[in-house]
Amino acid sequence: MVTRFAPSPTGFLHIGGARTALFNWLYARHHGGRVLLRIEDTDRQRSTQAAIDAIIEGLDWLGLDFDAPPLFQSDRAERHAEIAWKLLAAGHAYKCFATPEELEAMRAQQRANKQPLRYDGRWRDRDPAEAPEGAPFTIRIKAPREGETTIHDRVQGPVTVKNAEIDDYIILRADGTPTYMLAVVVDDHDMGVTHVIRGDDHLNNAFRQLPIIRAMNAIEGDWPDPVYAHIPLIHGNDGAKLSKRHGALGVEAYRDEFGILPEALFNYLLRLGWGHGDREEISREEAIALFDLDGVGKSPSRFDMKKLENLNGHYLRAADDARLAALAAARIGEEADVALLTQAMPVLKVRARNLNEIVEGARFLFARRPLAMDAKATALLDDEARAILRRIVDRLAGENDWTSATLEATTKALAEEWGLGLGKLAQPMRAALTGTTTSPGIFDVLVLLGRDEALARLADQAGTAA
RNA sequence: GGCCCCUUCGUCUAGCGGUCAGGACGCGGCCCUUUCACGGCUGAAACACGGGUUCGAUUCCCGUAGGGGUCACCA
Repeated sequence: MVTRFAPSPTGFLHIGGARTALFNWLYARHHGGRVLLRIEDTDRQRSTQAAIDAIIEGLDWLGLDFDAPPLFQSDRAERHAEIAWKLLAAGHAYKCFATPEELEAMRAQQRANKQPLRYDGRWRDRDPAEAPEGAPFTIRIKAPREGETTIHDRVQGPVTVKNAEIDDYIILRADGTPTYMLAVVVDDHDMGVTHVIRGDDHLNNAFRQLPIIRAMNAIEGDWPDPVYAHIPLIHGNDGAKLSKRHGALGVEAYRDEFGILPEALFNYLLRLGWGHGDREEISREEAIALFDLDGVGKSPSRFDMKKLENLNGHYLRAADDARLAALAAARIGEEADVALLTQAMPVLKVRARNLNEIVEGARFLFARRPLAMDAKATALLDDEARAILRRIVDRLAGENDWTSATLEATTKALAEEWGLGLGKLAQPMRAALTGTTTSPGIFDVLVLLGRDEALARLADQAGTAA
């Protein structure tokens, strides 16, 4: 079996496209088939190389690989046209000499009469000889008019449409170029695509594409109906189709702006529209083992950033420290110390939901003395707190075994000796060491900063020289 | 407007005739605790509505309402 992902490169790889790609990829991987990538760049006005790059990069980032180099639809115009002429020759298509203006007038009339908007077949049975000599024409598919067509969609179930609803649409333009409807069908056939998994905004298109497939099958044979699976769209928070206007973002925005890990987005997208019992955290391998079209729901879903971030937090905690350190360092810039970040990562990542929060949490590591105190830290450091800091510095200065366990033992002993709660010592220390009132465990902070730097920072706020 | 699709907590979902309608995110409380998180426990929170079918409907059928998609010489 063969599936395909066929984006049109008019923008980045948005979240909906990414999920369609994911489902196609998973389905093929699960069933031991192949997934192919086709760039539908026949709209040369809107297609850009930048978009093509962004899409390929986004897919790659998500770890979705394809079993052949991408196919560019624009390279295949000749082949598409060849099929159009073949359909024409066999009587499954016909020339239409109606001008765009004429067609627009027809639609206006239909609108005025509250009739369905569709080509009325005015050239379907007319003799081409009636057309003016050398007049431009398009080629239209001759779609069946009687009866009805039923698609047994793997997600939507059986869907039936009366053939009278499907008009004779254009397959080859007056300039000889193929339309999307033709190109898709021909490419899917030539690529050996057996399963068409795409957004359900294409459900209606399936009924339009089938006439071409069936006509070609009648002519040549070996043009079987594909298996269709139209997956519900992802909606924005307002419930409408996700589009650029609705703040649909490219996957790179999730990576760069929001600091999301690819495995988290992979997992989140998988669970959006697909479920498997109670399972929430699902690895790539498990996803391949578990995924099938049966688990795909029929109703549209909404994108929930909160849940994505929660999942991302899980993956952050499970991620390799050196890897996260490198990602964080790239965001911090010059002053970042990857080795130190790696060392700090275990305590940094448990309290972050995205890379931005890791960077935020790591800030104290690279701050320069004397540290700026934020409002809460300033409020905390009253005379009493500073007095306590002075006594702590005195005692810690004599500490030679600068390890978390020892520092904790020493500090707790001090607290007990002075009859104070540990918080009375820890909070002022935290403020002095980080400039804030929230941070990793204070003994971890002490060790991460190192003896000299830690003591100096404490002394800065104690108001004494170290 | 025509056609097509959809409808379980706010959100993602489990359910496939008989369940205290389950889980996750988010929200509240408690515990853990030097702060913030993590983690654990716990609470509030849903079958859109109306008819059928059936001993029995969240589940099957038909309507209604609401939402979405689609109707180009775009893809």
